[in-house]
Amino acid sequence: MSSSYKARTTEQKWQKKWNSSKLYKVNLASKKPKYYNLVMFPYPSGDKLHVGHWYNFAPADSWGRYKRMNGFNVFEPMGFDSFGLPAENYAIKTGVPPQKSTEKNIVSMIKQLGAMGTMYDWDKTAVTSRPDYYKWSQWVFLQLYKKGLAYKKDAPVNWCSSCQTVLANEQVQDGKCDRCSTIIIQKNLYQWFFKISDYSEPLLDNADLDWPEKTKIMQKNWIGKSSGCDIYFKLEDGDDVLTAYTTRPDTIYSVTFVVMAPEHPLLDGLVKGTKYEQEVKEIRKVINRQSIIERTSDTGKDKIGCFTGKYVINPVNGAKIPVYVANFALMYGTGIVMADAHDQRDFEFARKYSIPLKFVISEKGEKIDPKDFQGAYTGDGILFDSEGFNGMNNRQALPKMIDFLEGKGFGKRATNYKLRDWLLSRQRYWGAPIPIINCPKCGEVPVPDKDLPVVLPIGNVDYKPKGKAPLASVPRFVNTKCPKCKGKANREVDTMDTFICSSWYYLRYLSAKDKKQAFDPKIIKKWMPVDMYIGGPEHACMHLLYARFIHKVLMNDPKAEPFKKLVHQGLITKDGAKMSKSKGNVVSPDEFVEKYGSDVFRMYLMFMGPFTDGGDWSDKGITGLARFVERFWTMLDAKETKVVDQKVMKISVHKLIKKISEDIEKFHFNTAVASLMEFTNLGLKNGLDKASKKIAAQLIAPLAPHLAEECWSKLGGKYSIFDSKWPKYDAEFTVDDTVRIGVQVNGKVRGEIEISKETTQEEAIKLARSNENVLKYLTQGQVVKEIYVPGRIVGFVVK
RNA sequence: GCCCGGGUGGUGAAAUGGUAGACACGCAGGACUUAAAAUCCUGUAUCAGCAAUGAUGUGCGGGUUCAAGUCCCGCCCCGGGCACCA
Repeated sequence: MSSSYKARTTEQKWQKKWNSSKLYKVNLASKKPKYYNLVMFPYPSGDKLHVGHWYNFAPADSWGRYKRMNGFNVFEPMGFDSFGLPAENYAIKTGVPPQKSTEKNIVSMIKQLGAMGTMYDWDKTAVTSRPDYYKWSQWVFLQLYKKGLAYKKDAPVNWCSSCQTVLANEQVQDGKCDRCSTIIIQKNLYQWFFKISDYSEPLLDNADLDWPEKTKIMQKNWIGKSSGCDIYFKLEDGDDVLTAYTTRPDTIYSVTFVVMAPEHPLLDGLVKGTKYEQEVKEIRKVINRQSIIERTSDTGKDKIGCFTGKYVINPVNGAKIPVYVANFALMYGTGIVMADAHDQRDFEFARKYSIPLKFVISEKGEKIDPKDFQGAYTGDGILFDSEGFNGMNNRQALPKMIDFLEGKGFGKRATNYKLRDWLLSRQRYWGAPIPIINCPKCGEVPVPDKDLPVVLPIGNVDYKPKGKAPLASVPRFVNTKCPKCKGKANREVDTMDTFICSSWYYLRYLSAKDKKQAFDPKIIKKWMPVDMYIGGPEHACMHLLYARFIHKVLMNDPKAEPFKKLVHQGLITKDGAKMSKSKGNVVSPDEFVEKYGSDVFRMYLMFMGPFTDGGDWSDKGITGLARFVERFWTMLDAKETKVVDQKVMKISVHKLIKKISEDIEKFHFNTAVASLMEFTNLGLKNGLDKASKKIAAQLIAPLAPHLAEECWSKLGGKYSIFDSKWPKYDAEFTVDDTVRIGVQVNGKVRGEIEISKETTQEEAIKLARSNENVLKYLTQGQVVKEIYVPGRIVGFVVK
C-alpha cells in the first residue's frame, strides 16, 4: 500500500536541502569540463513571472540538469535586465522611483524562481540597473568611444508636441500619441551612435555558429549586403551631384526620374526660394507623420511625393530628368533612388504623378512600351534601347555596364549594407547615463574610469520630461567640472539604450569575486563562449546582433562569438495575444504551482508541445500530468513488485534511456514526457526491479527534479541524484524481438504482418503474400515490383 | 509591403519519404461506492457497416514517387520581426 505523493511539502523540503548543501554553487575554477547554460535574462516587470517565463526557464533548467548528470560543471546564472520603459512610465504615473519598484519586483521574482526549483547560482548574478553593473556598462560605452566606434549625429525621434516628449515606437498608435492622441512628428535630435556598420562583414560570418538556420538567415537579411553601383546624377543647373546607389545598373537607360528622401540634406538648398518650396514643405510634413513601414509599404495608394522643380542629367544618355521627393525614399545609404519602369514602386509613383516611363528590357528584346502595361516589367530578359548593350541578356550585361559607368566616370562599383548604425541615445531617466562631459573649451570629454559610475539621482527627479531629457533638470548634470581643464561643463543628459546593458551581461556573470573589473579575462578565457543560449526568436536581429558586435569589440577580435549554440523557445500567448499587463491577459504560474507543485507545472508546459513552438495558454490537461506524477510515484514506491518478464522489462528500460537521452538532446521535452508516461503505464502492469526504478528516477530527474530526488532517496540512492551519472543504454536491448509492419499494395495499406528483426526480404514478402486481404489485391493484376524496408513496410506494385 | 516561421481529430499534439493521429485532455460506457469524488477498465478522425472491411482525410490547387503531413511549384490564412517594448 503506497501513500500519495505530497508535491508541495516534498518540493519545499528538497529546495531547502539543495540550498543548505550548496548543491548549485558553481566553482568556476573546477577542472571538470565546463558548460555555460544561459537563458536570456528577464525584465523585472510588475506582473512578476508569468507562464511564458516558466515555459522558457524550466526546460532550460532541465537542460542544465541533464548536462550536469552527463558530467559537466554546469554554470547556470540568472539576472535581471532592469532598465527600461515600463518602470519609468510607472514612475511618471505614481511617483515611485524606478529603483524602488524595480528592486521590489526583483525580490518577488527571485522568490518565484526559487519555487520553481532551478539550479541558479545566485552568488553570480547581474542586475543592470544597479550602480555596480551600470558603472561597467558606461565603461563598455567608453571602450567603444576610445576605439572610435561611438559618434554623434542628427537622427529623428517620435515627438509628441503636447506631452513635450520623445515616444517609443510602442507608444505611437496609428501615428498618434497613445496617451493624448496628438499626431506624432519626426524631430531631429543630436544623438549618439555605435558604428556597428563597421562590423557588417564579421557579423555576416556566422557559418560556425550552431544556431537555428532561420535566425542566421534573418540576421543575414537584416545586414542586407548587396553589390551594385553608385551612379552620379549631375544637377542640370548648379554643381551638386545626386549619388544614387543601385543593384540594377542594367536599367540605367530606363531611368526617367530621380527620387530624394525628404530628409536629404541637399533638399532645402535645392528648393529654397523657388515656387516648389512650399509644396515640398507640405509633403514633408505629411511624410513626417508616417512610420517607416507605412512609407515603404508596397501598396500603391500610400506612395506620396512631389516635384522639386529641379532636373538632373542621366549620365548615359544626357537626358534631362526630374527630381522628386517621395516617402518611399529613406535617408539610408545615399538617400537618392534612381527610378525607372522596371521597378514596381517607381512605376506606380510615375503613373500617379504622370512622369514619363520607358522600358529597356523585354523577354526577347522586342520593343515594349509602358503605356501598354499596368505594372512594371520586373523580369529578366534582353536589353533594347541601351546603346552598346542592345541584344544582351540584362544579367550578363550588368557587370559590363558597371565597368562602362566606371570607365566614363559616371559611377563607381559599390557594396551596400542595409545594417544601420546603432542609435543608443535615449531621452529618458531610467537607463545608464552616457559617460561624456561636454566642455565649452575641450569639447567632448569622456568621463575618466575612476569617476565611474555616473550615478543616476534617486528620488526628487521629475521623471516626466518637459521638452528635455529628465536628467537635464538635475543640477549635477547641468553643472559639472571638465575633467581636463577643470572649467565649467555639463554632462550628457541622455541615457543609453538598454540593449547595451544586455549586450555583455553574460561576461558580467563570470566576474571574479572582487568584481573590480567589468569581467575577468582569465575566467572569460576558460568559460566563453556560452555553450547554450536560450531565448525568444524576437531577439534574432537586434539583441543577438548587438551582443555579437559588442563581444567582438570587447574581445578585440572580430572573429570572437559570444554564443556557440542557440535555441529559441516558442511564444506563449493568451487568447492569441502576447501576454502583457496592458492587455490584462497575464497568467501567473503561482496558483498552479501551489495546487500541483512545480514538477507537474513544468512538465505540463513541456508536454504542451515542442519547446520551439509555444502556443496558446490553457490549463486544460494539467490534470493529466498530476495523474502521471502520482502513477510514477506509485510505480517507484511500491515495495516489491513482481517482474512479469525480465527481458521485456530490460528492453523497456533501455529503450527509455535511449529515447529520453535523444529527446532531451533535441529539446523534444514533450515526447520525453510522453515516453515516460508510456513507460509508467507498462511498468505498473509488468513490474520493475529496484535497479530499473533507480534508472527511471534518474531519467525523470531533469524534468521533475523534486520528484526524482525524493524517489532516489527512497530507493537508497546517494544524495544528490544530480550528482549521479546519467544512465547508459545497451544497444542490444533497444530493439524489440518482433515488430508489426504494414503491407501496402500500390501504396495503400492492405494488411499487417508480425516479423522478427532477423526476417529476410524473401521471408517477409512470403509472409505478406499469405495475408488473405493482401492476396485479394495482388490477384487483381501483375505484381511488377516488391519492396521491403526492414522494420517499416512491405510493398507491392500491381499492374 | 519586406524578412522569418507555422497550418494534422472536439482540444494540446506524435510521426528518419514507409501502417497518419503515439502520449495526454475531453467525452461516452462500465467496475468500485448508499452516493459523489478519486481510482481502475473499455471505446473514441469522419462516413458506411454488427463486424470483417471499404471509402475519405494532415489549410487550398497542381506535381514528383510503388508510397507524400514530410519533397517541388502556385495560392489562402495565422504568428514573430521591421531598428525607442524587451
